[in-house]
Amino acid sequence: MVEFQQLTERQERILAMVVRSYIETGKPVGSKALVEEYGLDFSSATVRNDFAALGELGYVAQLHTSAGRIPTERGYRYFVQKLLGEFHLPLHERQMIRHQFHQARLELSQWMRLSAAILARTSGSASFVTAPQSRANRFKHLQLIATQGRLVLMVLVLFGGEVKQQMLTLAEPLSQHRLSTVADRLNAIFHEKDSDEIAARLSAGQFDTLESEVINLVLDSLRRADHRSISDIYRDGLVNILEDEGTRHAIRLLEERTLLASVLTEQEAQGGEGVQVVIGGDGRWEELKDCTMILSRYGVTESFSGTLAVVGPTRMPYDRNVAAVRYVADLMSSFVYDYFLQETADLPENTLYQIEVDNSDSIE
Amino acid sequence: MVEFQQLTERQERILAMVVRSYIETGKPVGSKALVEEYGLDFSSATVRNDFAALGELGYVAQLHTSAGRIPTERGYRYFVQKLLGEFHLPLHERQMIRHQFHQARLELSQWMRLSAAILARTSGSASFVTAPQSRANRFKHLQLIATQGRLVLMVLVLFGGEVKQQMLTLAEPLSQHRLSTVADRLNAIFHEKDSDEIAARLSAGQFDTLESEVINLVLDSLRRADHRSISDIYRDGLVNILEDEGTRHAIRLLEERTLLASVLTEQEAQGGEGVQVVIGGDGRWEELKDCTMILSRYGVTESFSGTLAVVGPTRMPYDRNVAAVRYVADLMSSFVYDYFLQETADLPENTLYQIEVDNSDSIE
DNA sequence: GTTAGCACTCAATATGTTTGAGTGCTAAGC
DNA sequence: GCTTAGCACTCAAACATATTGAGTGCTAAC
Repeated sequence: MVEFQQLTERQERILAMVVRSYIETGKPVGSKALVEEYGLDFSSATVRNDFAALGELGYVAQLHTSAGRIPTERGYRYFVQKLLGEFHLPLHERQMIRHQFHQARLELSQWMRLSAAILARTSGSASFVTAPQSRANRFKHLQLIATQGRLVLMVLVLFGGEVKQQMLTLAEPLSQHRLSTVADRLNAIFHEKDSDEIAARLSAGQFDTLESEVINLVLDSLRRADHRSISDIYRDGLVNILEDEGTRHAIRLLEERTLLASVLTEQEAQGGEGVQVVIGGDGRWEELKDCTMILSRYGVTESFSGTLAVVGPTRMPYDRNVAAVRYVADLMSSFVYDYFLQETADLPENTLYQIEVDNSDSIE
Repeated sequence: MVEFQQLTERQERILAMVVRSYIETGKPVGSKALVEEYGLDFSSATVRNDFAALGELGYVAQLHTSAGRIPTERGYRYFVQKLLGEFHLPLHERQMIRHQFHQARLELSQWMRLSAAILARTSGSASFVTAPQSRANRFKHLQLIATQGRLVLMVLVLFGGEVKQQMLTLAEPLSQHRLSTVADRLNAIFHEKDSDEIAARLSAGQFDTLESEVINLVLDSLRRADHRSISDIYRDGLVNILEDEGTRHAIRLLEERTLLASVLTEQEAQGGEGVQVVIGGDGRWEELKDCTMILSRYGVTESFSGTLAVVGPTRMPYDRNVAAVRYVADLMSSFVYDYFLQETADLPENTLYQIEVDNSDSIE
């Protein structure tokens, strides 16, 4: 977290006004206009002096010498970190959001899609939601379903509720009965095991060709799941950021999963708790140059969590959008916890579950 | 299909040259420039006369009286319908595409994602692929998996290889054993049944509360699947159409599934076989005003098929893009057929399987 | 039917002018 | 010593006015 030089109280007020006014109108704000608009008890000349000071410190800038001031990225950061009050979405909006969630089927993908839609709509920006992923995935249940001839559909259910499916081709056709027997045997052996344990037993124990093949597929899936590549992403509100030249190229980030993955990984590595605001890509990501990304992890930290975010122009309503991200993340966290994760409390390894639910906000 | 007035051979040549040149350069083409560029054996004045004729018939237009000609939508349509030769992607590109498909895991979602990526890359436009859907879905296999407490994960496999999953909350906790028994019983009763038959048996036969609840969920899923709402869409290459003002608003179409669904339904209703080219939205869809959508169904007609398409500016390389869409659609059709559908040949109702595979193209 | 010739058109570009919001600076005021 | 009124100065944006040149339509000759 960057340290900022101390500003006088008046300078802070002025900075906040510049930010708010610029966010609202999109036009550079001049000293005189500012005094008039907010009915200030000091003159425009005073404002000009403070402008000069703020400009010196890099919080505001002007497009050309005779233009009004606009906030710099640094200015936005100061604003977000120090001047942003506690803000909550209006009650009726929160109720509507909850309502929509309760309407939805009990399906993670539905919730994710819904979250993305809600974030996009309430923020007027783009949004994305990545599927929650476990750090250490565990085998729960395997099912082999005979399809035509030598083709078999394997359905693998992990602890955490994730379901993986994959086809495999056998050397020779087998009956559903035989397949079920194989599946049952493996289910008994590998229940609650993670990929390492399964790999160990595979090399130790004796399995026939079919069994080994299936186990290898299972291992594949588990490892892929462990590997934290982003498989499912739900996006929404791309239209919202189309018109703005500066924001448009952020779509590249949203579209290329590898790019998004690297950004999220890095951000996660250095980022703290709760809702985070990345302004102008923090100089690290070209794609986010004129954009702000407000993101939050959701789910259960360290064991089963995903990311959810709003992406829009630097010039966005921060209070509202931060509140929206926090609210939706909290809701998702509690849903994920309630419906997918309580079971894992049985596992010995994971003792601490840190649920990031801000009760003050999520109860009404 | 619209009837076009007959053009002289030279007029057709000129129209084709205007279209090709404009597609390449993006600039209105003048009579003199055309003669020089293509080394024509008639003069610019002759071209001007034909320009006038073509303009009269609405195939070309000019932005202002003293500007060169650009093709109208009508001009593009004539070009696509009559002047577009047989074109195939270069061998190495086809090989690369095949290679990528064979690299991918045997998973429908993988293939769809890959198709979208390939279409986007080879066309330089946006693309989308909708999941293939059955007209009449049939129950294949049901699995109930105990989760924490009263929560149960239901996994439903349909003929055609689709897998639906859904959570349900029981009135009281049940053991995995009990759940498996229930699942097995339902599997025996409902194997190969469609939603109507299941509904009939539900109202006729006697089922306990749990069974009824599960059956209702199954019915829900089946009906939703029957209902042809687009559930899964894979998009790619949105970045490609960002820069162009005219094309940009097509993103709205790609993003709003309901919108896309209505367009596809209508197009399907009136559209013919094979690859279809919709230019400028055919005056029916505002969102496609300055865009061209090249689309094709893939899969097995009338029983399990989806749509795949390229969306880009009207000014796009038609030959290449049509070839790309056809090639990918053919590949997908054969994959879907091989891996998901041969089993359904057992079903008595569906006798005719029309596979839209153009062998001349897909064998190398 | 085709072509050379020519006057005409008009977007694009460059150049000049005006306007006004906004600035920095200075000197006076609290 | 901070605040303020006053004033000359700046510069993008808006508007007006030439200049240019690719391209046209038309006509008369081939």
